[in-house]
Amino acid sequence: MAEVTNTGHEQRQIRVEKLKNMEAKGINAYPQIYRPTDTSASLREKYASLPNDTQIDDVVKVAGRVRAVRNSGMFIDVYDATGKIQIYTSLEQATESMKEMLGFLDIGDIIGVEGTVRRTKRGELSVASRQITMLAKSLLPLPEKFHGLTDTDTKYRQRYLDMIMNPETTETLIKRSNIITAIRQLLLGKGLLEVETPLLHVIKGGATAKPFITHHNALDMDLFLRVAPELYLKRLIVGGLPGVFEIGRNFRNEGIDTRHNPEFTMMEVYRQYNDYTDMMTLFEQIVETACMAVNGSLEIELNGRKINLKGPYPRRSMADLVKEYTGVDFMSIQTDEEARAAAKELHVAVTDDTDWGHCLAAVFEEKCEDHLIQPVHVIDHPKSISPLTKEHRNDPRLVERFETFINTWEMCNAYSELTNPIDQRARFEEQVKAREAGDDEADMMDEDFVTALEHGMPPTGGLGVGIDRLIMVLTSNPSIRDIIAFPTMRKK
RNA sequence: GAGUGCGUAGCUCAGCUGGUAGAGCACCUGACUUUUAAUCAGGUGGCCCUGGGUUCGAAUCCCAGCGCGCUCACCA
Repeated sequence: MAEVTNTGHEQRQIRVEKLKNMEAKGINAYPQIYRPTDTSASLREKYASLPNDTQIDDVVKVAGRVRAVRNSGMFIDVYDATGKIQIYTSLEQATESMKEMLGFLDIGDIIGVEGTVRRTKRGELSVASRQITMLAKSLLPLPEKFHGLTDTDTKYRQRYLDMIMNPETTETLIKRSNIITAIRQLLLGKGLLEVETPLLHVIKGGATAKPFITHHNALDMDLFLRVAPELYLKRLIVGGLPGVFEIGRNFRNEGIDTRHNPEFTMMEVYRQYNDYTDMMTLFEQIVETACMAVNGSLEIELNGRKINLKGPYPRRSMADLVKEYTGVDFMSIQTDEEARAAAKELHVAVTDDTDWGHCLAAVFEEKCEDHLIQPVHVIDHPKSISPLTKEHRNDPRLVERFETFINTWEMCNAYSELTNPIDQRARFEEQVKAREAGDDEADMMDEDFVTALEHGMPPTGGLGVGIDRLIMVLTSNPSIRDIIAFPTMRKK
């Protein structure tokens, strides 16, 4: 190597040269297979009682990524998914091919090592190498070992680097998977059927949200990426399935912040002959099960605050909470005009056509949500903000709905599902009016769904859980981008 | 979408009221069978995010743009 230069690009060049040299010597730097016999964890377990400065004859094969090289290759730190394995190489005993391989090694390479088990003088369990095999030559330098990778942009765009450098990132992603698995098993154990419904919707429905629009060429038809699976899952209930759930992606064309990603994971459950109170119990079980699966306890700490996830959670009506935090009793307010006046009195912005229900909801959002740290079911929402929910059995202004709040975040949304087709059509018509008045989040008329209801849907309880939010709570991550492996990023 | 902070070596960061850039790690050369962020000596490495402007002179000041963070708005 004549000239030695050292930009990132040139560090790569040096490694490419090594790769060429390896190939010239007939070494495949990207072999088809290598089968380790042990992991870092299995060795630590098996040889826990091996004394210092002792070597035994057991031959093992381990594999992982080179993270540090000390003493010209005498000590190499290799990491696999279970942790560190130190590789010890005695130059006196090393074969020529091993010495040659040491010369090719760089931090970041993935290698396999065959050797005997040894604990060094300093007490580090090691593999005394007999043979080192290149499993994947790394051509690019890793971030600095001590400070790691902190640049958020790089962490999100090159998540694999974040995972290599920051174990807690990997841990969070594993917890995410375990949470979803735990929830799935809980629901399957209750006899619910996991189903899949369309992501491409002809009509936007199931939630008040702005959709992404795409186009099908052969049909020459615009389609919406779903904002919610609700209307299809209910059709399956009409069809006679007693209970279904779906865990999958929803897409909403809205802002991005620490709690919102344009695509996010929603779980929805529908169960016949259930009402919203059954869904409250179900949600408590989901939270408890998921929390135990990853934390082993129901006490968690978030933003320095202790939160107890043990159910049952208190049930507080929206109007009741508004009364508690503002002193205003919306249930005693009869007209829209009075409701608007009450909202304005509380400095909550409303327009001249905001109705009683929207006023109540707006006041709740502004004045109450921030207080809801410990889990609480906020129940009995106003009818006008709930187009898919059955009227409350005791009050026609309300519906049988709840949203559970934890850490001020809305974690779920659940109803006694509206099954009356005449009522449903009227609610859709209200939505259409709102839509024509400029509310592009309002629902569209879904005739096909109304037709399904006209055939008869049994009383049904439904529950939608924001899985990402739940994972944020259960892993104590304040940003949704830290619990989604590949969050949506601007084009660079 | 608005406000605000940030953008300097592969990574983590310094860089004063303007005077053409520095450290640690990584990398290269050498020493050392000794280690745990190994150590020691020597070295390489920069479109200072991009484009304009002010100035004799800009990483630094001004304007615009791009990207990221945070807060707010919309929302789960």
